[in-house]
Amino acid sequence: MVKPGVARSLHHQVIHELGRSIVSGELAPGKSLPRTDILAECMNVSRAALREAMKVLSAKGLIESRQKTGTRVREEIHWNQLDADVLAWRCASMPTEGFIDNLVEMREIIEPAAAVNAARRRTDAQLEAIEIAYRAMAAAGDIEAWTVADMAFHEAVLQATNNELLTSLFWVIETALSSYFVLSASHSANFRNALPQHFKVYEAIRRRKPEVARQAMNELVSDSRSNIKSEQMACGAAFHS
Amino acid sequence: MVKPGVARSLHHQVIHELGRSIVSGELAPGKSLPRTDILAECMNVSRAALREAMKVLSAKGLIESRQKTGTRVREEIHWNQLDADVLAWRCASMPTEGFIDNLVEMREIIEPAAAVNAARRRTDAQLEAIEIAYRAMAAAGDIEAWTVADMAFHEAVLQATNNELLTSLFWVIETALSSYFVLSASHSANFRNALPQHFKVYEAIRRRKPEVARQAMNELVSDSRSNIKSEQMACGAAFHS
DNA sequence: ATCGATTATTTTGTACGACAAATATCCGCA
DNA sequence: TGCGGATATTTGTCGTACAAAATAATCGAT
Repeated sequence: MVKPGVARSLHHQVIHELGRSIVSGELAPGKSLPRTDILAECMNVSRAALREAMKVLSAKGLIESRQKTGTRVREEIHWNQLDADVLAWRCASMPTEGFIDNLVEMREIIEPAAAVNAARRRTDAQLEAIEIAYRAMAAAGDIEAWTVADMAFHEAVLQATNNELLTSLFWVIETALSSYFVLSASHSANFRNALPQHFKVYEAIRRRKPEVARQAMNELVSDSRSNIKSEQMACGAAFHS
Repeated sequence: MVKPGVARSLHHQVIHELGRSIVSGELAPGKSLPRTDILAECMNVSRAALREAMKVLSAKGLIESRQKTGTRVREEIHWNQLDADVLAWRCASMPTEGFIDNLVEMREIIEPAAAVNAARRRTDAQLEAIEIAYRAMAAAGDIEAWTVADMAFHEAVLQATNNELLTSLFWVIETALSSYFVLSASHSANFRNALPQHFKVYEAIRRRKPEVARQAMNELVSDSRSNIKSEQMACGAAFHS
């Protein structure tokens, strides 16, 4: 997961091609892939390049190779659901709306928890990073600048938790979500509505009040959820027109 | 991440060897690896096998290869922290106690959130699975049986959230944690103390009371944390004796 | 005729060697 | 001194050949 969209090296292309096919359900679990030499010829790559791609997919839990038996697609249970590529392939393949809900749900779990820990353990430097991001939000004139600053704010809060795992999870989820909502034009008029709520979060973290921070962040992501919901409905309406 | 410990195929061995070296800090970020042919000879494998391993490590975000420049270890920020292998390597390499705290913290975030969603969305079949696990805990005579049933209980709760991402995250964290605490002999006398608390969780999920479930699960993992803390201290004491 | 061990076959795993592509470095030139 | 192209170095890709493993078939013995 380096360059989204089009891959540059050959085996990257193969990884994406096969990965997308599997995650989208085109290649159903349990199904056997052709022999490596056949498949390689079929995709116009060498067996070596194909194998390199298959090792990666294997590491992501998507396929399993055994001698004589061949290579087969593994059950969804074994997939590395939190892998950035797997998530991206899911997002790219018209997922069920339930999956998007799951993503949103993850954010709603992560962010308040992050606010708690940031309020507990933030350093002064980390607080300053949050404050800078907040000021950038307050100063933002258009929605572009505001989106960037908003992202920086949430990133700074996550950083302040001093928990790499939580930060990593946040990025994975956020990247997946951002592939849906380009968070641009829509409600460009009232984008500043969330500013006071952000201040509450900042203030709670500054004053080292974990529970206050949790509550503030909770309201923030809840508002965000309802925004997404309405946006989703609008999008769906446009889609079916 | 299929077989923990010793790998069977050659490139699996290479993956583990290099992965462990990197995550443990033996190979510092920014450092360049030898040329592929040199490194291959050095490890007594073919260049093809080495490359397959490197592609996997590259997919995990541990290394980055570019033509002419060579291959170098990437900054910790880019690592897939939630990858099962990366976590396992971390756990295996005498991690800082802060990292274990991070793992525990993740569990404390995940489980109460899972209880909430289980209480909201569980099906009758999922509730039954939780009940069966609870009864197995109640009937457990020794700590072995209790540990198995306990795991089944928590797994059932996670399943009841109907959120694959959350379930996947739970497994990753739990697997990493279990590599530390073999949860065996210690406090074998009072292992049943947590039973009533588990019942509260079950009951809240049965009655579809999200907030009650959260609170109950919260207390459960808090107790677990203090147990781990004491165990850790005992372990550390034994270690320095 | 059935069971068991042995052999055959198929598929991935590993190895080696050669060339293509990219790119940092160096050198010559204006 | 600055610039552009030649050059060298390193990964990327390819083809072939053989090894290892695991299933399927075969043969023999009871």
